[in-house]
Amino acid sequence: MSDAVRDGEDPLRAARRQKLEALRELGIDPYPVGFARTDEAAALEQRYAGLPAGEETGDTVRVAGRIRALRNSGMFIDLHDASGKIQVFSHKDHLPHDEIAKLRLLDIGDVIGVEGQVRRTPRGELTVNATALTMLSKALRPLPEKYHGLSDIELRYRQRYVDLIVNPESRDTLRRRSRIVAEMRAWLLARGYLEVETPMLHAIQGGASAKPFVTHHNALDLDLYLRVAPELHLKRLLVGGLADGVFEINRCFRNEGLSPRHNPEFTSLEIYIAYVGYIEMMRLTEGLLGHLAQAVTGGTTISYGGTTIDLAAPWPRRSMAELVEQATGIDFLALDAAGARKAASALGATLGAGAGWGHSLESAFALRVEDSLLQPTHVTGFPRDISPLAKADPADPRLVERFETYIYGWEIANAFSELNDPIDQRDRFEAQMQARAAGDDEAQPLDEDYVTALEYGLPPCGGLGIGIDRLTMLLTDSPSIRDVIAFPTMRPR
RNA sequence: GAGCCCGUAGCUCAGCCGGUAGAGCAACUGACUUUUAAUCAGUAGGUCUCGGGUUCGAAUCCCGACGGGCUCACCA
Repeated sequence: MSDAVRDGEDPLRAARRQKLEALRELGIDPYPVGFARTDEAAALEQRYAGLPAGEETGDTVRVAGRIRALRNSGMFIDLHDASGKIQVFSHKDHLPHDEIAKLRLLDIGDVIGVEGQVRRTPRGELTVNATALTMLSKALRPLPEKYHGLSDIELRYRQRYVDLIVNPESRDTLRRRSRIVAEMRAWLLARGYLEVETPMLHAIQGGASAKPFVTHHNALDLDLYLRVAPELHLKRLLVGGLADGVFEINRCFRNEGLSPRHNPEFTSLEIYIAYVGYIEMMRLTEGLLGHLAQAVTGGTTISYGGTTIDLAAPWPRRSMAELVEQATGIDFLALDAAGARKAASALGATLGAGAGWGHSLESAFALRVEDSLLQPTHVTGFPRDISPLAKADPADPRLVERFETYIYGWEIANAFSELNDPIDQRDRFEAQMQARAAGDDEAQPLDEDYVTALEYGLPPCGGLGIGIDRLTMLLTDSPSIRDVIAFPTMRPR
C-alpha cells in the first residue's frame, strides 16, 4: 500500500501518485525541464489541411500538450495545446515495447511531449504516429467529466484553471478580453495618446462617487485608499503637459456590493484629451467601440443575451430630462429641487438626505429610462450636482457638459468637458463636502492638491471613462462579469 | 444588507410527501486494438456542505450556520 492510500487520500489521486512513483522507479522524471517542440496543433492542422485521409508523410514533429482523452487503452490520445487538438497514435509498429508499457502510467490530464510522424488516418483525423513519449507534468488530480465538463458555477470561478482546461468558451472569452484591451491600446496609441500609470494607493479618494477600500502603509503609518478612479491624477499629467492626450487602462476598486455586473476590482479605460470637449469624446467612443466590435466579433452588429445591438456610428444623443419626460410625462427642467424630489419619490425613488434636484432627476432616469436604452445612446444633460468634475453647461447652470453612453441598459461610457476652473472646482468640492457632512458617504472630499494643479492651468479638455469588464461582457455575450474576469472576487471557502 | 432558489461519488446528475443512496463519465482489473463521448465484462468509490431538532428511524421534514446563484438596494 502506498503512502497516499495509507494517509487516506482520495483513491483517484492515490492511483495517480502510484503511477508517479512507478515513473520515478523507471528513472523517469515526471516533471522535467522544458521540451523542444516544433509545432503547435493548429499549425499542423493548417499545414496538413490538404493531406488526404489514409496518407502518411514521414515528416517528424514534436508536439506537447495535455492528454484530454485516451482511447483503445492509450493507443489513441487526444493531445490539447493552447492552439487546439492533435491526435497521437501510440502503436507497437512505431513505439518500442518499453514505451508501450509506459502508456499504462499515463492519465487524462497529464502533460506530455510526443515525437512522431504526421499522417492522416483513414477516418480523416490528423495524427502523430508516436515514436517517443515524454512525461512533462504528471497530473495528480482527475479532470472533470469529458462530456459535460465543469458546469458548477462556483467551481468554475474558484478553480479557473480547471474551467480553462475543460471549457473552450471560458478560454475564448478571456482571450477575447485580452484582444479587446490590446486593440484598445493600439487604437489609442495610433492616435498619438500617451499611456501612463498613476497611483493605485491614494491618500485622498477622488475622481468618482464611490466607497473606497482602506488599507494601511506601515512605514508611513498612513491610511491609504485603493483608488476608485484615476481621473484626478490623469488630469494632473495634462496640467504638466506630459502629453496632449493621456490614458490609463487599469484597475479600480470600489467597496460596494457584488452582482453579475459588479466586481470589487474592475478595469477601466480613462482618457483625457486637451483642447476638445465632450462632443468629441462621443465620436471617440463611437470610433473606439466600433473598432473593438469589428476586431473581436468581425462586425458592428453584436448579439447580447438574444438582443441584437447595432454599434454602427453615429449613435443618438438624447438629454436625460428629455428621456425622463418621454417615459414619465414629467418635465424635471420645470421643477425646483423640492418638486423634483417629490416627483422622483412618486416614481419610487428612495433619496438620501443630501439629495438635490440632480439626484432626483438621475433617480427618475435610473428607474424609468435606463433599462430601455438597449441600442447605443449618448445620454446628455447631466445634472451639475451629481457631476462635481464636469464643466457647467453655459445654457443651463443646473446642467453640465457630460454624457453617458448606454448600451443594453448599461452605462458603458462616461465623459465630460472637464472642469478646469479652479475656483468653480473648489466650490464644487465644498458642495460635495456638505453633502458628505449631510450623510452622503460617496461624496468626494476636497483634494487641495488637485485644485492647486488646476490653479496652474489645466488646458480645456475632454475626459472619457469606459468600463472594460462590461464592454467585454457585451462583446463576448457573457451573462456575468465573473465570466470576463479570470479570478473574480469570491468569499474564501 | 434583504428576499427567493441551490449544495448527493473526482465531474455531470437521479433519489427528496421519512425506512440510512443510484446512473453515466472518470478510476481500478481484464478483454479488444485504427479509435475519436471508442466498445465489452467486472470491481471499487459517499461524514448525502456543516451543526442542532422532530422521529423508532432523516439525503428527505424543521431551525441555524457556511458556500454559491438570481433579484432588489448601492454602483460601473
